[in-house]
Amino acid sequence: MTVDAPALDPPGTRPSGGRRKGRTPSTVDGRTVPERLLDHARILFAEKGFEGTSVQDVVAAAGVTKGAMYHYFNSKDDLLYEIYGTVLRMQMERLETFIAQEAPVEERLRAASADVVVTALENVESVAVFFRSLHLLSVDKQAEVRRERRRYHEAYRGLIIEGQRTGLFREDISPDLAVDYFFGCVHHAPVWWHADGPLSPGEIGDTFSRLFLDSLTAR
Amino acid sequence: MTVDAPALDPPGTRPSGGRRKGRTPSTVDGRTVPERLLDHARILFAEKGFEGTSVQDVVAAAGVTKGAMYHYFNSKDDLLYEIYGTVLRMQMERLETFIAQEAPVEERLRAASADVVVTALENVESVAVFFRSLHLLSVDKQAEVRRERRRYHEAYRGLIIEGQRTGLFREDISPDLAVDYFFGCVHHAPVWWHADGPLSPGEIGDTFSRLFLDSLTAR
Amino acid sequence: MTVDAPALDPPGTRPSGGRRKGRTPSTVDGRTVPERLLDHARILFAEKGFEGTSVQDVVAAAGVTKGAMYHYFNSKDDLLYEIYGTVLRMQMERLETFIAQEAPVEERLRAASADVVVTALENVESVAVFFRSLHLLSVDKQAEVRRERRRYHEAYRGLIIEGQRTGLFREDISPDLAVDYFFGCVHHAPVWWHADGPLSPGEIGDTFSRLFLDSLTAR
Amino acid sequence: MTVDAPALDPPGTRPSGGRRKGRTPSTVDGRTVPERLLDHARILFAEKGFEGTSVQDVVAAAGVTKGAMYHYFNSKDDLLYEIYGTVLRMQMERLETFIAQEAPVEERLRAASADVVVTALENVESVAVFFRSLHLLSVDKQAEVRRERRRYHEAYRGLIIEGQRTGLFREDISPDLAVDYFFGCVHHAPVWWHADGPLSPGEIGDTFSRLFLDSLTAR
DNA sequence: TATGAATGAGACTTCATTCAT
DNA sequence: GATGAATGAAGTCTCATTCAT
Repeated sequence: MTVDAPALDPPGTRPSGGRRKGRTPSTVDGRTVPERLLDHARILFAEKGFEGTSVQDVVAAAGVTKGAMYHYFNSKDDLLYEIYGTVLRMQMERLETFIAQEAPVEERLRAASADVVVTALENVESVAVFFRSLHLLSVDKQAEVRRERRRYHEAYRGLIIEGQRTGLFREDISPDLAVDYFFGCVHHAPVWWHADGPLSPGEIGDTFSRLFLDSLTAR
Repeated sequence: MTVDAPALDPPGTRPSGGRRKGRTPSTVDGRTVPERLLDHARILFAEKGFEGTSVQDVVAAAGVTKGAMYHYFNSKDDLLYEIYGTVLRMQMERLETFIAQEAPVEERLRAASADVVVTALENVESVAVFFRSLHLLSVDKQAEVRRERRRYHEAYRGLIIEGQRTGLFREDISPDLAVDYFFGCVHHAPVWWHADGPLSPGEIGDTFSRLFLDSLTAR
Repeated sequence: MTVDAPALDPPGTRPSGGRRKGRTPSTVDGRTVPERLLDHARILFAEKGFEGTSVQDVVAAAGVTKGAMYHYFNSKDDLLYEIYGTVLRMQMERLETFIAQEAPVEERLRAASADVVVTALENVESVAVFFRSLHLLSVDKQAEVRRERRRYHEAYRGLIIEGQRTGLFREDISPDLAVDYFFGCVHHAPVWWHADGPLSPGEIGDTFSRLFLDSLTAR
Repeated sequence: MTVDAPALDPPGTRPSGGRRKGRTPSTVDGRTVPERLLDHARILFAEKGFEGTSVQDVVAAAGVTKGAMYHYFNSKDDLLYEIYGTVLRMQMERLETFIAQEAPVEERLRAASADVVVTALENVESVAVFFRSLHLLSVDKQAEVRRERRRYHEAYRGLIIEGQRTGLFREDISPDLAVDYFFGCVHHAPVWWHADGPLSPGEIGDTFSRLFLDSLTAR
């Protein structure tokens, strides 16, 4: 990954379809060097912040050298970028599954909304890092990440529009604003939620999606 | 603030009930040196992030020297801490006003909710910096800030509990979780909102408070 | 000198006409920190090359810390740039003195030519560094240095043109090419000359200027 | 060149009188891997400097991998060393041809002098790299290169001495110094000359050799 | 009050080279 | 013959903070 990838693709994790030449990549417990680097980077960034974590911290945690890291990633930025990408891709895929289901739009929106809360909390580190540190990325990478997020926003908005067209949801609310309203509680959750607290991701997902759906169907 | 203040009090802005010896603090346009420092720090922190802004950047923008800054503030941290304090105090004061009003709890909560959206957007820089950079403060200062925010949370929660007790609001929702639900959209707004976009703070405040109240009174 | 100076002016050596505030700059044998840095940088760059000399080498030789160096210079580049500037300014001043003298053009050109050889050899380190390392400067600084050198070239060329106009020098040679011909031997001298060799700068200056003048007045 | 060659001999270009086992070296357009590496190294070193060019840059330009480069060359230094060798050998051969001609010494010196200017400009990249980067070579290789250059210097000097002995050239000039005088303009030409400028190598060679010969025959 | 010189630790990154395959 | 993963040392620069004046 010496060249900036256009897509959000974690290096070293691709199927690598083909001949393997040169020294065999080292693995620990079946995890490759770039995988281990991303794992530890995610944890450390969430713990101490992106700026508070040095490259040295990351490579020490992953048990490799700095040189190895720069063999797989162009920069410290790149680690952040890949972490974002992983979450973004996963959430997009899940959303598309919910959208495509056979069910009333109300039910599909409720399920998708609960699910995004759950996955945000199950990846609470990545999401926390995301909103704290996006502004530290290079301009190019910020733009790429925003583009991905925009696509997600629009897919989700489609459900709301569908609900309004079919008369299920109120129409006095801009669909865009409704999306921003709901994703506020999703993206802000990492600020107050703790894994060892009393509430499970599932419970929170239920509550938040219910509150949101009830406000859309009010009146 | 050479001496650690117990409360979040901006130095140089106090009624100045004390030592007034030696030279009068220099002012420009009636603004004192610490005021100018905080102003420019807030703008720069929002623009380039707390870590991306050097002390040199701040003092250059404010037209003073580093020595002057360290005369009024103990550290770069202190600037951030004071910026938080200003917003927190203001929002707390406004919330208390709404709580104390003579009106049905539904109306007081709706007004307070719309208002906090408006003031968050009118101080969009401070709020953005807040959630991006809180983790960069020293542990002590983080604790102090969280304490303040907790007091705010509890005051706001009081309105919800009052509404539930009087039968106005549904009771199947934990008041704490309801607060976190609503403040998600408030605190996340700086991520997507722009001052030169189509929606005014007032419009957004109306929409968000309506959606929230409708979900509380649903069923 | 936090801001790139438009002119080639060694920082910390300016008359500094005015109030002196803050800590007094430290000096050793009456030499300020930036002066010492430039002195040792020049010697080290000539000895080990610009790339072969680390910033650490320079500050250690000058007896200061890296931080101090970056207080006075923006970059390692800047050191090189200032070294060039010192030589360029000195040579330009000397050339202008020779041009302004009351004497036949033949005599003024001979004297100026001998002198530039002598000063090049007396500053053999700076000149050697100049031609080895100019390409390592930032594009902007390269352009500035070239501009200065161009001015020097044109001033010197003026003497040749004057000699051609008055019939003293042959006219079948382009003045520009004659300048490049002569400055070849000047700028190349640092490659082969050694201070402890048999020939003094003065002897070499005499020989080279004589050869050059004889070829201009030939036929 | 896995074994240190005593002479400056480009590897992979030898008549290949030896081991021809295993796979045939891959060629592109009839050029072997080491030839392609040297070609691109020369161009890149001239463009961005020896230090500014990484081994990765060179192998990427040549379309091979780092491993392949280290199969043919011991080090990055080696690339530079071979580039020098090519030019030095060629110029020595040409000089010997001119020396051996049947013609008056004045004519042979003029022809040799014009020719060395032309070949220096036709190999402007190599010559520029030579004088910029010689000091970056290992001490051993520097000594070897200097030895080669010394042989060239002495051969050329022989022509001047011959001219002085036969009474054609003035005798008040040290032959060594005369050589250094003339090779100044030769070696410095890459600093100011551009292939797309108004003057051809031939025109410059004529002018420079004429000026030099005229100064030797003056009086 | 205010200056700005000086510190010193640490950050990110580059790169020639080695080596198992 | 050739690959490319991995190393490890060094390099340039930034920056919050201190302190003599």
